[in-house]
Amino acid sequence: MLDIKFICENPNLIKKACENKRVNIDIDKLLKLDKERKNFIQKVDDLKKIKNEIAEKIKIDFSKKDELIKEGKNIKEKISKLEKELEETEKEFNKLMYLIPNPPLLDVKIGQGEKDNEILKHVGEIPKFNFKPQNYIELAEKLDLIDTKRAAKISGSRFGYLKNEAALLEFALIQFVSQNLIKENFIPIIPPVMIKRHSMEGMGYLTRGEEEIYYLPKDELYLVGTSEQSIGPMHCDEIFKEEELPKRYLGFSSCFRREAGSYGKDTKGILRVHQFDKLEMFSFCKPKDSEKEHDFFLSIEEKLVQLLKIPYRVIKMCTGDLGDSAAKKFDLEAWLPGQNEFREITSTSNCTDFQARRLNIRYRNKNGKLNFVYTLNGTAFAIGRIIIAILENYQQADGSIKIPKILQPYMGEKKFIIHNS
RNA sequence: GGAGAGAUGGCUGAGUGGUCGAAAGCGGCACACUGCUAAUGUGUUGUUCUAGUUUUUUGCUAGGACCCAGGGUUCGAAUCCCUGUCUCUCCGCCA
Repeated sequence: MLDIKFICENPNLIKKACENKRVNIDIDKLLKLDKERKNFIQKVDDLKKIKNEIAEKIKIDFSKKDELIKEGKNIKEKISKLEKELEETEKEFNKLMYLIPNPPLLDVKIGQGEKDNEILKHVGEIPKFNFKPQNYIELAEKLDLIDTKRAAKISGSRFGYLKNEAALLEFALIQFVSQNLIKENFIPIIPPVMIKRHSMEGMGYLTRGEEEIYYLPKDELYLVGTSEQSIGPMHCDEIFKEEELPKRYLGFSSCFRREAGSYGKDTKGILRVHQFDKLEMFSFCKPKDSEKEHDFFLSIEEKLVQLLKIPYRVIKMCTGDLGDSAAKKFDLEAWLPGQNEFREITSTSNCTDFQARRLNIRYRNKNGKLNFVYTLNGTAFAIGRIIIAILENYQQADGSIKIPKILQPYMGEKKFIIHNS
């Protein structure tokens, strides 16, 4: 959500921002509704003043009691009538307010979508194989690491069992990431994966794309698509002290996505599944630190992938490819030799005060003034996808897979994943 | 699942129809005092909306709202009634 005062003062800027994000919304209608809304508030407040005065008079002067009660009843009726109109206007106003996306930061390239995203850099040598590299699905099948066939029997399409070393790799990755991030003041956290509507809304996920989210109607709970949705609302209606910021969390959770809009895309394997585990970074910080914090998140994502020695590139998303909440976003794409292409493995967004406004998360600065915090999120590891990248990049000529050196301490005796006959 | 108790400012906690935006204490802030640390004294201390005002901000003035949330009763609600949410205690069930 944005500040209505800011919208009133800069309507053209907002119109442009919506256009750049490819969101169609009638800002003039919003401004008109705002005027109406304020007008009603003024009228209601004036009547309430009279109401209060009458109540005061009755207390003091008993002689005119009957007359005053009559007057009070009259005012009460007028108020309730006006309040109804105010409520209607406000409802419509709020609906529009929630539809306005977070304007992109100024350094974000204006563009339509994927094709306009900027590739910022390539890091790591693309490995040369003296044999034809296999894709992870073939590898995983031969080594008995991923079972999507049985998963289909149990749960349907887009599910998978991680088995054997794949399961151990997940445990190793969790250890590896948490050991690294605790050093950077991240508070490790395992959040609830079922959340209430208010939380989902506050994080900006229900405005569009409700189709993508699992919902349990009997309990009125949503399944998180990322632990961000569960971590952000933790501090809803709270006030941070300035010195508490940045407040960083490292969340680990299963994530659930309906993948409603991706029929036919990546249908095999576990690249795109309804359920996967993810380590997620989240930060509440001061507005002026947010760019720094965002770069910091990106640097962590890079460092983790670098430590695994997986080649990747950094993508800066254009305006058209940003979600509602993000003002700026970077993706990391890992090189997958078996598929001969880069695929997204992490994503980090600066959501400025967009989520904080909806959730009412503020901090008190040294002068005692209250401000909204900025929120940032970033994938540390989407575990399934990292496993895919490891399998493909670390495959050997004999069909075995070497365990990345940095993970070996967390894998027991295992140095290789070897065919399981 | 059954029975009961509760939700008040940054915190503890008083308040059962008008004198309450709310006692008291703690904490915070300011000032004073005292070699230092510390102690003491005095004062001050919530949020938010609307309008006006200031060149803008800080602010100021007037008014509205806020004592878990939403409804209701009443001229008037923190206080009474209803619904919901959450927390706690006891019993039952259970990973």
